Amino acid sequence: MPPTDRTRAPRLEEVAAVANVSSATVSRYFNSPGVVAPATAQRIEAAIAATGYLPNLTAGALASSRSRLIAALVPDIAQSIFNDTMEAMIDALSAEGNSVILALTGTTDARLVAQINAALSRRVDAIILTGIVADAAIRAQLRNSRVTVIETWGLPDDPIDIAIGFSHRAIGYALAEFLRDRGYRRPHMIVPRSTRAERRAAAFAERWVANGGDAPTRFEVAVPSHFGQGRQSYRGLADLAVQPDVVVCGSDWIAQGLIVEAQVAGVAVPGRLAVTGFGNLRMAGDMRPTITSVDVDGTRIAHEVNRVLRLRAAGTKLAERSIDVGFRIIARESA
Amino acid sequence: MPPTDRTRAPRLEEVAAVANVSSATVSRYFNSPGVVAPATAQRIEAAIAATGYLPNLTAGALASSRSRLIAALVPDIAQSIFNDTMEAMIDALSAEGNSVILALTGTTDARLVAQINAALSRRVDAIILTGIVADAAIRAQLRNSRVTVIETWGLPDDPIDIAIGFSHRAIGYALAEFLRDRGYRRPHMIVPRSTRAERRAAAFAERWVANGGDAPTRFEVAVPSHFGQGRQSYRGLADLAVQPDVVVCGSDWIAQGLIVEAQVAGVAVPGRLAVTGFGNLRMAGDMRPTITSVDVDGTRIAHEVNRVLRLRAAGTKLAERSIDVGFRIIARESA
DNA sequence: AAGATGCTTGCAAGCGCTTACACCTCTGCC
DNA sequence: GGCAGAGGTGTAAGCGCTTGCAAGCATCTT
Repeated sequence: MPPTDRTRAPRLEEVAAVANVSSATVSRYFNSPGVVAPATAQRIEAAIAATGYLPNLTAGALASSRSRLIAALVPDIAQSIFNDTMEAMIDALSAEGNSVILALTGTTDARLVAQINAALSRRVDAIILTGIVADAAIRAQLRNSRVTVIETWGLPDDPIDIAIGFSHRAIGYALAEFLRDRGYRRPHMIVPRSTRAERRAAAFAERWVANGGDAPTRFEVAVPSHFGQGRQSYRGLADLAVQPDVVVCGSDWIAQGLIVEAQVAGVAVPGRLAVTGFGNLRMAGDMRPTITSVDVDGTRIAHEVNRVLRLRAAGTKLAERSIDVGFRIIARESA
Repeated sequence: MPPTDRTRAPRLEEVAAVANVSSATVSRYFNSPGVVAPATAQRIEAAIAATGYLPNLTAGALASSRSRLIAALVPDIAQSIFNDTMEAMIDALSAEGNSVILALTGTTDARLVAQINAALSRRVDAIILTGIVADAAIRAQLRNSRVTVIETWGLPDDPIDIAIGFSHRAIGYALAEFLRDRGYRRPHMIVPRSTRAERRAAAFAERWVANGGDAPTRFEVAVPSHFGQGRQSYRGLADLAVQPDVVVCGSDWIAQGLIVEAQVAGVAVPGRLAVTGFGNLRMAGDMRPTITSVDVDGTRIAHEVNRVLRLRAAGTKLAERSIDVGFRIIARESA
């Protein structure tokens, strides 16, 4: 048995020496467990325990050019509608032995590019984009980089590589139908200035008008959207020429803020004013009144991401470039 | 000029060939910019641009045994009070060329251990723990691992390595004084079942009683805490023998839920019932009424983390093991 | 009985960088 | 003019792992 040198971490070779095999075999034990003979595996296990060995994934990544590192790029996490999905994704990915590098892109393309380059420098196995990347140059760079790129939440017409998500347009249409069916006639929209929210809003308006309604009025708000915008938006309603009977909010936070302000003003929700949100945050089901919202299945997205990554790792060609996980309108008390 | 081989990423050596220097010099250009001659640097820059070179940080990490990878372990992100701090931390760290691996530990020690091992296998430069790790065995493992460990938010009596945060006990004391000074007499606490929240609650009760008050009543709620718990807790108040005049909530979400439910029940906040929160989320300042809360400066924590890491990287011994960034009670309308 | 086959394992050549050390060229100085 | 010292650069030996190739051996097959 080699002297237990406490100054540096044990290496594969030391484990191998203890188990009386070559380091290649120990490496196989980790990476292709089926290959080593059961008796050998047992000796290796004992040796690992004896040495307290922890694989050096950096060295492994260099040798195999597979880093098991996934970069997840997201605008922010302090107040992000993506957090549920992100959490599910991190859980799912780390369960398979990957680590997730979380990178914040903010709302500027410059930061996005910086984070993409950082991810590329790490030789990540995949870059996961959440939201929509509009800039053509960035899309081109990503496409040329040959790294797996998964766009989530949106479903672009021409994905960079693979897209897993839902159609914001379809949501806009569905909401328009839903509210018309419920008898509302004068919708007003609160639209965060993000490509995604704008797409939903445009689709909503389009369908609303197509169904014979008047073009909905709208306020725009900054991203990330938050509670305060809802309160403020409610107050803005007073200036509208025609008072809405339902407010379609770009996020559940906006909806919540709007409801609180309406209630303080003595306006019953949904009695005198109905409200819908987006994202189906946990709070939406707990609010008083509970908030009608659009649910996106983050766990499903996470599973699909995992599946795609597994197939890619195995070298399988993927059939689809777009995977639609759908959405559901959750009808609750507020509309 | 070497043929632009489109099938693999350019290596340092190719840049070196184009710039007509050795690869060691290009490496120095990246890692110790001051060392290479200005004229050489210019040639290298041109070569980098010409080849479209992106450093391979994995190889660099192996060679230098410095990964520039930081693991941030956090219970969750979907509904986490740590998110503001995490965001500031990720921003600050990536500005210095680090990447942050976000690992979710949930509420069980088993997951924590798994994530610690994963981080250790990546040979991260540091592990950042958010919250308090209570288990002695885990603390010992971490201490033996020789990796930089930064505990944030809490200030343990005996940090594993370095702690950056504030004293939950001090917050409990301060809140007790604050509410007594404001004239409240019958506080009730909503306490999330986390070591941190319990520490604040215990300190609050201790000081309250020391000041001559009756021992405060309390409800416990699961973590992560959320809006719904606030609503539910408000309803629970009815069963109390003596009705509180102020509810001290373990998070701003709980406070918000409680306020909404009180208002729906026609109870004026703070008129008939005062409320305090914790965390000073953006929403706390936007809520109606605005919520009195405890602010923790996440940006300050992030800066300190960065400073510590920089010093460690430079090999400097740190003077302090605990860095107290303090806290502030933000007095607003709700209490 | 000889060759074919399949299962395990070892050998050794990398993976793309970093860095200690040595070397060379200039300056500045006595 | 010779020498010390500083500034730049190159050489080459790793960093700790993976994996193609080949060899050894036991089991089949004909």
